[in-house]
Amino acid sequence: MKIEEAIKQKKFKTEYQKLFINIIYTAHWIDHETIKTLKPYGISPQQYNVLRILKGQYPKCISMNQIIDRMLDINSNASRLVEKLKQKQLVEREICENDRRQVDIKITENGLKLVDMVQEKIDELNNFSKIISTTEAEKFNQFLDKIRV
Amino acid sequence: MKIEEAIKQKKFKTEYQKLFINIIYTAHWIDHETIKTLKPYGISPQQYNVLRILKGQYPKCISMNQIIDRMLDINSNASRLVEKLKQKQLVEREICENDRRQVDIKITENGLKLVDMVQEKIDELNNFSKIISTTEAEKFNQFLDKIRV
DNA sequence: AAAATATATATGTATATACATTAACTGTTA
DNA sequence: TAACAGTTAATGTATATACATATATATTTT
Repeated sequence: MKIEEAIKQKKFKTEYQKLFINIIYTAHWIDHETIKTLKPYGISPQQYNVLRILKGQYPKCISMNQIIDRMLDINSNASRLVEKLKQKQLVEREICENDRRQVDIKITENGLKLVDMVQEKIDELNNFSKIISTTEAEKFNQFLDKIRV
Repeated sequence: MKIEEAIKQKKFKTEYQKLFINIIYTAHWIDHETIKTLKPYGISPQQYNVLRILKGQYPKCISMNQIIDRMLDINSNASRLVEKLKQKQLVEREICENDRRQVDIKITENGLKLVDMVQEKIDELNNFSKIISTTEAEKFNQFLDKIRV
């Protein structure tokens, strides 16, 4: 559906303004789709994001700071997210002996299983191969990288 | 900055997955920039979005339902947002006499002034003319429109 | 080594969001 | 016209987020 219909706005100042708004609108749309996909598994998109990061490091641990560095949402409260995941026994957390300020966080077997189950469904959302070519996707990636000054 | 550096992830399964993640990450980035821009004016991005919608209708009123239809975030609680804006005297709200279930909402003079002041600064965020051509922006818009099934 | 500074994480708090439910009103149908 | 269904908006509640502050530990400076 065209963005004009989606938000019932016929005109935009420029094609650039339209693109700006389209990016925001589409990201919200993606977020809602992701929420729906994850709901049966009892986790939020942010929690999924943390699990994916932890899976990427498995079987190594990773510190809270490193998680924050890798997260899609710059401002999210990693500490509380990890606490939620721990309550669900999807991650383990222990104080780092070399630097007692730090905590070492690691995904559990349960966590790994959950990510594996979910990942497939999430990846369906990004199967753009029928819509654009790899070359175009590359261009779009370059563009997005450039607008974040 | 490249998305690989931004979230410290070297590899992606496909260029499409990278694009998917890039869209989410960039939208969050935009959101944070917008929050910073709006902060001095005491409103949130969602509240700004409502004000812009109302400005587009000015001097006509618009119902709560119509606001929801036009919002960028599908699930936002327009009713409470409008209440916040009313408290700041940026909008007026009154029950529609033709259909007493409905409310007519209208931006105030103060609201209009605020949007005018802010709009300029927000629009700086979407000045992509140095990064891509209008034709390319059109292509991206078409792509985004297509991924929202 | 004590004091000051820096770093890693956690917590407090106000506000926002997701989602279900409720309340008020309108329109339709039996 | 009474009962029912449909629509519009508001509210309740649990959870999430933004942002400031606190706590614990490590490092640097004097």
